[in-house]
Amino acid sequence: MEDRKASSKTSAAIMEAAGKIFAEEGYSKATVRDICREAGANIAAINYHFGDKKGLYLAVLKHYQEIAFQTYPPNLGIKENQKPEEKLQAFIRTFLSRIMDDGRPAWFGRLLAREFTQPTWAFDILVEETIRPSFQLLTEIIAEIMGKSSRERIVRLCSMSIVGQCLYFRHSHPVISRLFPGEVFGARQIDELTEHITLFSLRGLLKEKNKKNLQVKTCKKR
Amino acid sequence: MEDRKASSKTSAAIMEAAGKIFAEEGYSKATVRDICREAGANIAAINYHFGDKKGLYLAVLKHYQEIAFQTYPPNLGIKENQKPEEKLQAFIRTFLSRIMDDGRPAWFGRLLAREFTQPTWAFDILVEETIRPSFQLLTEIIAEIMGKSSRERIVRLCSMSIVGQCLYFRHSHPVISRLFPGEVFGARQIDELTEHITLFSLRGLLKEKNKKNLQVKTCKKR
Amino acid sequence: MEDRKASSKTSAAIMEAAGKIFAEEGYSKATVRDICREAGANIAAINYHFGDKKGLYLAVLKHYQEIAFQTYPPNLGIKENQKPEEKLQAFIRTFLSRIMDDGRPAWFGRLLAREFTQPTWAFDILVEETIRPSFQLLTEIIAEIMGKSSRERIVRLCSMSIVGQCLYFRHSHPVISRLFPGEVFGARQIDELTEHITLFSLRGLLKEKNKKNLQVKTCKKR
Amino acid sequence: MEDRKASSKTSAAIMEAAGKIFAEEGYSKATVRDICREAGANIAAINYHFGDKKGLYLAVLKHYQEIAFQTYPPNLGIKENQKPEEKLQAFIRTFLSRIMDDGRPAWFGRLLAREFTQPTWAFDILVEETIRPSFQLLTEIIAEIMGKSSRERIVRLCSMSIVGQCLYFRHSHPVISRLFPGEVFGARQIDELTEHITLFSLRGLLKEKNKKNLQVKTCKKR
DNA sequence: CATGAATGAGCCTTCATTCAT
DNA sequence: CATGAATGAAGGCTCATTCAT
Repeated sequence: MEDRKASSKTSAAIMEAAGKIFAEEGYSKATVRDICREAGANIAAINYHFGDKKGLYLAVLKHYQEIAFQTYPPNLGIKENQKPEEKLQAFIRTFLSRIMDDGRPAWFGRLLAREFTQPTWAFDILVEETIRPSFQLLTEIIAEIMGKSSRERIVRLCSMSIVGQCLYFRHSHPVISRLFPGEVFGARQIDELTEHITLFSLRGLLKEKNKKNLQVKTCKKR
Repeated sequence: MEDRKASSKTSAAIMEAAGKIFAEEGYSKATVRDICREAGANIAAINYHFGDKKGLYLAVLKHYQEIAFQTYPPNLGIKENQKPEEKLQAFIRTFLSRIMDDGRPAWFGRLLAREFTQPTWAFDILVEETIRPSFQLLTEIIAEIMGKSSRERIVRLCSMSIVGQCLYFRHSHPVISRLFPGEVFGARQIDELTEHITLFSLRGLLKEKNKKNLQVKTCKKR
Repeated sequence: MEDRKASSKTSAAIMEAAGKIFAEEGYSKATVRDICREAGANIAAINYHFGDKKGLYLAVLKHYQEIAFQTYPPNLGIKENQKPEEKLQAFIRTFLSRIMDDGRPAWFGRLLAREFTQPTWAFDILVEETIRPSFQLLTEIIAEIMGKSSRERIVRLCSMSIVGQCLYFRHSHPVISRLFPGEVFGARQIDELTEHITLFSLRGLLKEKNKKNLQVKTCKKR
Repeated sequence: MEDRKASSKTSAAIMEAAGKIFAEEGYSKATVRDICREAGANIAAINYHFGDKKGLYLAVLKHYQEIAFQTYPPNLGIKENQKPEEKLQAFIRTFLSRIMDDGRPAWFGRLLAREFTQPTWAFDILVEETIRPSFQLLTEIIAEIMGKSSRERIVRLCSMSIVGQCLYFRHSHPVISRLFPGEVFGARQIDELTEHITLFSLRGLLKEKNKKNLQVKTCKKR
């Protein structure tokens, strides 16, 4: 039941429809009925091919994960002998592309972004197979930029700052469209966003040099 | 039915339980039955006091919004004659506090954070009454830091970068606890996070001066 | 609880509202909440003054029954020394008026008409206090017209034929307005309807004389 | 979901039970729970086979409409070369049969009679597919009897008088059984009722000839 | 007398799942 | 492999009624 290969035509149609609908609605709001209707398949087919709704979600996640990583491998455009700043830029562009792309394999990006802020039971799988490698790469780049001596915790904070920016531009549409009608931060702005986040963050990383000038009093309260 | 004040004991218990459960489960997964069980109230009480589930959610949102803004007013600790850098720090601390506090009024923070990335029909109300004023204040501070000549779009990008960082530290627990067991970015780290985000971002804002040094090759439109 | 006089102002307002709403919606679709809202009264007042919804309905029925019979007594316009044909006409006019009137005391007419075709548990009361006297009068008039020798069953059939016509013009609006847009058989056509039903029925009653000419073969089948 | 044929055994059992219960209770008082219990089916079967309660009611109406019209086509026993008086008799017999039959397909009769006086949202369908054709046929017969020169309004009044009589004998049971215990006007009296209504009405239609003799003073507008 | 608050039963609908063929 | 049919649990909501003051 678990690993029954998605071989048949029906099965493929279901995967297709499920990708689309899960991405649109999220796991819990998506219904197997809608998925089957979209796929033109019988409702019992899900049970046959994937066991149950969870099994289907898992299969979808794994399937499109592969596609997404073929299209946007974490190290896309990163070469060993590049300057770390350039590596960071490449990383950000790839990350943004993966989560903002709205082409066909984009379903994974949307699901990924969703899981980041609203994890389901499937989150563990994503962590191990997708998120950890990305974070690993990112922290290496950051450490290279900040210098090997940096404390681990600082590096992690900075990683989070960068990832947080990327994710938020992914989710920003509802708030942006209301606050600033006309503004858009979407897939077509990936270049602009890449540049902005890269520059904004690179300066943030140049800690030691400017710390003095920028120091502000902290911890007055609490 | 609409504005019936939450006056009675049952009504208060329902608000309490609803705050907790909505914050835990989100609007659509939360059930009125669970809320009533938690509140020790009859299920029809929701209809009586709040009309329906939507009315309850709205009441919860507005109620805890008030509490949250009394506890953490947007301009908390900000004085007119402060340096803008200090204003930014105060803003970030307040924003973080509001969304990360895990005391009693914390439910609003969680609901707010949830609506940011998964808006419901109630989002419009939050935008007007909560989000817009905060963004307004933030952009003013940023403009002050970057200089009045800055293009509006740039200011907005930077606002998003800052808000995105804050929100992500709010959501980070699931991913952090898996990637780096032992690390925590939570309410008790607000001081640390405030300092990190403030410094990280202040440098990011000092655009003009350092742009040359940091310039990296940006890809042509792809 | 049963006979608590409807003395207070609240109680009167409830009777008023209940009359209107029961007439509009019928017993089972009307809700005590709507009635209380309309009356500007507290929902518990119904329980206090009338026991329960049934008690209220009963009180309304009895109250407006009195009013209706003061306004349209069964023998309205009927004098002992009249020709029976004129008595019949007067009866029909009164009956039509009672059930079609849409002025204030009209609620009883609507409720009566409703009970005729969709009796509730309150029907028994109406039968004894309202319907039986009317039928009694009608059968007397008919017997007078047809001759005392007429079999009881025939008289009853004719009574039903007359009452049936009246009731149906009362209920006809939905079907008439769809079949013949523009046509109306309502309260403002009472004169016309009275004349039509009277003439149509009077001829029907002249049985013996014409029976031969009109005889058609009956009972071929079944 | 809409037109799913009532093919399965459960579906048929539900139609059966629904026919019975809708006829007994009317649309709004009937509950899907009762229907399913009666049918020995799960409550979700209604959703599966008919979409919702409305869909079920519609299906029941249409299904038994077909049966009723196969059993009692409007023109049952009417031949082109008959005398119009005989046509009228045939019409009345068929109409009475359709609404008074208490065999299996009788549910439609009851539902029809109910809709006549208490229309639901389904009434429009009945008007177009069932009521209008019947009325059409009836008015043609009447016009033939009264002469082509008759004013349309008069013909309509007479149609209503005839239909009203039929319907009322259908509804009469509650009032008859109380007023005259022992008397019954039911399905077994269709022959008798047909003869009565036919003769009663035929005379009513012979307007012109006798008008003088029967003229009664009609009140001026009051 | 009157009220706001609370109650429990019941309503229609929707869902993921499983059965039998 | 595939399907139409069936299932039980659960969801949000509405109602007449009653409690306590």
